[in-house]
Amino acid sequence: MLTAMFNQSAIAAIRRCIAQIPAGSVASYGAIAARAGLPGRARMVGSVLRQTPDDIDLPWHRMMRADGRIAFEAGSAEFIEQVQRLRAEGVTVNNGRVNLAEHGLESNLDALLWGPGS
DNA sequence: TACTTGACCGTAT
DNA sequence: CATACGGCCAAGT
Repeated sequence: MLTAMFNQSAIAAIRRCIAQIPAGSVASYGAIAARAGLPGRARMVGSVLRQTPDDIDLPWHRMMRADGRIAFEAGSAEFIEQVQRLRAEGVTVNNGRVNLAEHGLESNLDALLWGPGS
């Protein structure tokens, strides 16, 4: 059916956008949703991420909430692993939080310092 | 079918 | 900083 087709393409788009997040930077659920052509549907990004089987490799650890906080419960196994993976890429994490102005996909330090055309 | 949940978000208080 | 609320919508009960 058409609805199912749309959902499948949406899922594919979301996974594709997540895969494009470069190592060393992070992106919010909402930003990925927008980039996937699904503005306002951040929850769907989380839903897709949760359902995606392990055999499909995605940089899930680069996904943060809009305020830079890790989505998992502090202290949980996933939380700890995400912190480790981020730090392994040079991302600084303090109290389960990342500075999006520094590591965010759209507004990262390079863009702020060098600008799009300089 | 109806109601609840959730790896979310923006605004308001 | 912390709640509260409404919006969002696929999945699960």
